Amino acid sequence: MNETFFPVRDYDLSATLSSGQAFRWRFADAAWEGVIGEYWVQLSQRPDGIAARTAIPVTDWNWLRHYLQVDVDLGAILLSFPDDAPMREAVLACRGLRLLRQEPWECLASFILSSTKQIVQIQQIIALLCERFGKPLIVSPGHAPAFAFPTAERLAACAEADLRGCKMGFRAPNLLATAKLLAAGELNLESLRTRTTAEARAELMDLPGVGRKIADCVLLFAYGFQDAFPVDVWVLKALKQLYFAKRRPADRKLREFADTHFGSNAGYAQQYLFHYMRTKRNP
DNA sequence: AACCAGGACACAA
DNA sequence: TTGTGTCATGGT
Repeated sequence: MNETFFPVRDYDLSATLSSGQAFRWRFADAAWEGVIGEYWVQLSQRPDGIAARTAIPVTDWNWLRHYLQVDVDLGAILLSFPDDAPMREAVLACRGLRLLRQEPWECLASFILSSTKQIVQIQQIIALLCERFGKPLIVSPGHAPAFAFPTAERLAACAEADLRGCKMGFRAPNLLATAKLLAAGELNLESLRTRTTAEARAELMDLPGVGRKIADCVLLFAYGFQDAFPVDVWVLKALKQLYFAKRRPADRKLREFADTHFGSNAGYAQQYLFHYMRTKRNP
């Protein structure tokens, strides 16, 4: 079949797909269209779960179940958050927000392209990259063309100018160098799955263009290391504004605070703070 | 029209 | 160790 349904409650598809963890989903005709691996996928929010449709027949849907993380016990995760006013606010505002489990290479490449870019621009860069260098995919009749995310090997074969042509600016040499390292087998992204968070983080930070923040995004969004806590300008703003409105601690101190304050599901808490700050209106 | 965006990096002090 | 300039592009 090319359709399925995942019964799940407390899953806000729109919040999840638009919260800056994945960049290839677009909303059209009351549904979300995107690409996972080599499947074109259409997802629809239902009162009692998520409906999914592909362009070609699928016999085993576990890859999609895994990507969407429909089996995680969100209630238990929310209960593990610190019981303070900021987190209660964020949880109330973002009920149903989830973390996806993405493919490591696409996630890594995407976040190399994310530095000091707004989410809309990241989406634009990645769309260009995929349509120029990604494999064309079969799409349901009447829908926009779709492409797989280009492999590291394919990007490694590009000239820097080809990548700059996708509007990624100074990020081009970083993406190219990382693609070449992976294509050459210098690092196997699959091997990080069995490592500790710190070990996997160190390996990722060895790659050009990957610092602590981008490494933590990949650890959290691709590998599911729940203790990874990416700190970007929005999360920094959340910490300052929601937790330290009076004092003005240095960023260094704020990161230390984050390291110990958010518990075993710190990564999830981070995503709630991030999305809350980005979507709430004004101050 | 300035200011800023899911930063990383080399270099200075 | 902490601070500053630089990188490229375009949204708000």
